[in-house]
Amino acid sequence: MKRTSIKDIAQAVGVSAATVSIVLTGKAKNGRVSKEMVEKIKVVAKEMNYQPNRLARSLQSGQSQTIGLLIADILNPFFANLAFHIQEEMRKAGYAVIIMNTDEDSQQMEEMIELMQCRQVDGFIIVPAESGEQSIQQLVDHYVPLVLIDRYYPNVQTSNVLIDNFDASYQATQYLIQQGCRNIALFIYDTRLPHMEGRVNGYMEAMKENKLYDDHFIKKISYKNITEDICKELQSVAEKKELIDGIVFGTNTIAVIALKQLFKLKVKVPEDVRVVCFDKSEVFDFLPVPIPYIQQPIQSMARMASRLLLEQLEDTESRNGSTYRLPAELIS
Amino acid sequence: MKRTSIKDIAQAVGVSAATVSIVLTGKAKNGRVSKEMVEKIKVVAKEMNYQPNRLARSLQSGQSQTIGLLIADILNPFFANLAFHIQEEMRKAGYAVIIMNTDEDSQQMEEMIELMQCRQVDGFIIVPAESGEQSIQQLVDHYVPLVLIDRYYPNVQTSNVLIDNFDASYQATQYLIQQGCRNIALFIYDTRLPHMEGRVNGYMEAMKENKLYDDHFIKKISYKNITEDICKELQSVAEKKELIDGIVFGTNTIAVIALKQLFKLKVKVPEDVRVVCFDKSEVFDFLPVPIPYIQQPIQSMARMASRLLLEQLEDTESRNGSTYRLPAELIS
DNA sequence: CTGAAAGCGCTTACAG
DNA sequence: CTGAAAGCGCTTACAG
Repeated sequence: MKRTSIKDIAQAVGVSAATVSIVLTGKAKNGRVSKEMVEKIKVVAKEMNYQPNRLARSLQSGQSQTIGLLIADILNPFFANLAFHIQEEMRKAGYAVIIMNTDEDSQQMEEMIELMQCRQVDGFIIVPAESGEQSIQQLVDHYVPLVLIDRYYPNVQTSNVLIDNFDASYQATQYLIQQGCRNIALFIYDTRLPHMEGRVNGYMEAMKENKLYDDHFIKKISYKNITEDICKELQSVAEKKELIDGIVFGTNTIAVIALKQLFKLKVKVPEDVRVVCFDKSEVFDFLPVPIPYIQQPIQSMARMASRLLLEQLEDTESRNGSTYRLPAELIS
Repeated sequence: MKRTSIKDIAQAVGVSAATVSIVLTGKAKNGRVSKEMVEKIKVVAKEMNYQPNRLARSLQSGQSQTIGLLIADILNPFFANLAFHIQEEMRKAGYAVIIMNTDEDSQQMEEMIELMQCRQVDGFIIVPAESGEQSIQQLVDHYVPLVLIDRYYPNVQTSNVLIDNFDASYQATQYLIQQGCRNIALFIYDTRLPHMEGRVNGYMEAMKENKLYDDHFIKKISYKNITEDICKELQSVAEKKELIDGIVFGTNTIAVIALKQLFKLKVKVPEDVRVVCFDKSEVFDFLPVPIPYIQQPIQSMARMASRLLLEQLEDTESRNGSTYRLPAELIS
């Protein structure tokens, strides 16, 4: 029942616990311990099926080899994928990942950060929720290794991994314009988070350049009432109350709900209205035409965030606070 | 930088660390510590922003308040959902969850179990991979709190949370028969895992009862070559080499890939072929008719598994080894 | 009512 | 080449 400890081995071999520890952690270089002893200890350790207690090691070393990952919405495939890849990257580097879901709630985010700190996580990768500046600023103030991903707070100096939201959205809008659309709406979350603002600005820039901009084209969707808000907006599109011939959907989730609704309302894509989405979705394969979309490089984002965190973890000097903007590509 | 420890508080207040510990863990009942002292310690702890080091507590208590969750395929929404709900349930009970993805590989499953044991997880919830009996048997032999979910090994005595696969599949097949189908295929993973066998048997039973059974109707799909295998089978359906008027798709993933392929091949559902799927998918909303499906009660499964694990965690006597089969409902 | 001591399992100087 | 000791931060008997 009880797991064998370093003491048990020490006793069995007839040496001190310290010697066992030195051997088993591979610190027995340059003849610190005789070859025969090293062999013997290793053999006995295997025989007794020794597995080190990482907790004890962590307490001693101050490193838990565990990081916390806070995701805003784990049921969104984009984030689920991100979590999956981060987990893989960190596992390769010897870290375990504790994932929690903040559900876009800064209050929960704060609680979860505290929870994870009690568990002595060595660092964080966080998809921050709106209005959570304070908790993140605290981490920064305490030099906690930290990378924000997908979003960031402009007033908090952190390392960030983002896509170029402005450019992505600009591309998406330009594409619709090139396809002949003139009345192009943007469906976007009603949030102050700057990654969404980047998407708004990219859209606006493209519209303005082409003298097509009008602010009533920007449809703010609330995260809480997402389905209702989208349906309401699309209803008026379907009823031609408002002339819309193109839509940029600002997120994955918005796009899928909207496409579903358009399908129900028998609004034809792209005949009646052209669209561009963020992120690929499985549902695209069930539409008669390919749906153009902005491809976020999920795996690169995960890899980059992991790399940045590992750098901070390994080199306590490297509090760079640099922002990486990965390009997102329009697939059409 | 350094976090404040119980010692720091003890020093600040002028008492021993033991007293602080007793107060902060709420063990200061029945006048063990004077009221004033309790107050003072609490105030100072708050002032110094004390957060207990759970690692140290865990080392002492032997309980990490962390469980390991091993999922077979985290990118499958069914499992992602399951993971999400388990996380929530366990969090409510004060446990953190470390999730890892075995990718249906028993070798990886074994490694990950070991990894998690080094981290002193208190128990496991596992979606076991094929041919992983040994590692699970070892956990059982060592009385490690453990619940298997979605699948189980008939020869290993564990607590299991399953759906009634036989009945689900029986219902699905009966439904197609009632709809007038006579040549009904089953698309199912080629695996010895008994939850899949349950689905095969339920199908067979329904077919045999109606004298429709023929073993060439059972289409084995390999997990590795899932897309190719499905396409091949559907190709022959489309070309009417084989007369098939109904298909039961044995899993979520198979269903979505197959529906996509049917759509491409312009095979009409349900005119050319009727189908029943396992689990709802977002893509159903893009088909002109509702798709009947077996609804697995994901949240109940998560809740039940968490409950069973918590029982084992709290009461070391309760190694019941009971199997819970939750009903799955046909939604049509 | 409170404190000193031992211990959870490990690692890291230090002494011999 | 090897061992004794101290300590990571906490908790739990035990003594007073």
